[in-house]
Amino acid sequence: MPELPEVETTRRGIAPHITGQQVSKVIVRNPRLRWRVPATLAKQLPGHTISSVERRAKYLLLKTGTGTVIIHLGMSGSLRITDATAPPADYEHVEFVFANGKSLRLRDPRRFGAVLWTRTDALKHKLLQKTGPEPLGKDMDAGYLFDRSRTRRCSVKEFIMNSQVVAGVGNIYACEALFVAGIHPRRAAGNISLSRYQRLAKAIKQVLKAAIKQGGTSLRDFTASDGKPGYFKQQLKVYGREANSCDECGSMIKRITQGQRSSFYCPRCQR
DNA sequence: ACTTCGACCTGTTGGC
DNA sequence: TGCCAACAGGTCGAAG
Repeated sequence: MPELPEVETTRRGIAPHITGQQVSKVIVRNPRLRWRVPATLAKQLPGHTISSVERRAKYLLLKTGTGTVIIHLGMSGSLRITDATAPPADYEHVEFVFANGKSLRLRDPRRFGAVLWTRTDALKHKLLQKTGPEPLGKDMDAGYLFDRSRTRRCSVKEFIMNSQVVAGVGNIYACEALFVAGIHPRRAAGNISLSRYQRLAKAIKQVLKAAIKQGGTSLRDFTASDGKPGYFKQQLKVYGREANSCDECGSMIKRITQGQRSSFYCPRCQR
């Protein structure tokens, strides 16, 4: 479920509910996420107020005066706001109870997600300090991708999915952006021209922005517990469309494996 | 510095 | 209907 647009949608969904709210309690029902949820979180966070909800890559940052909660949704994580009195649903491993009687709950069946706690600058945290620029930021442009790719022998798809190169480009949007840019996912990153990276940088931004815009729609009933990316799906040109025909040229969409992930592309439109 | 690959989990889907 | 294998929106970190 969570690609960057959904993490951003989640951020926008929860921010108004928890910003300025004081945490009264942290309940960790199962600390065994990707990394064990630190015991210091439940000890140190209560009594403090959320000053802002930010995002870096696919990590959400809940900032307070004394430290920052770092949350990652992994493959199956989602956050929702509930009444604190509501009985916990399955897989709701971590809950932040607020003084106003509401709760923020992380549900994550696969437990690839993470909840961490740092008392220093979150951006200097081990997980974030080497992270590449935000894909929607000004510094992520053709020149940047071109320069960073010169020494690389990996495919362009693996290149743009590398979080040290660009933050938060997931499998769906990597496939979609390459389609929009007309670049074959197997092309070697280091051999791609500046002008093609121009198209790719634009495509990444365009595709992510469009998806975030759609996410904004599902935002309305966010607290309902909300579900799947219903609308994105209709707009996907290649992802998950193996053996369907390409909207642009009618060729058969292909699927290959790269870096243990599925890639989808149109063999005619993408070279 | 870069690439490859295993690891972490559980739910869903599709074929037989 | 049941069973089993394949697969899923992520990405770190070790090893080569």
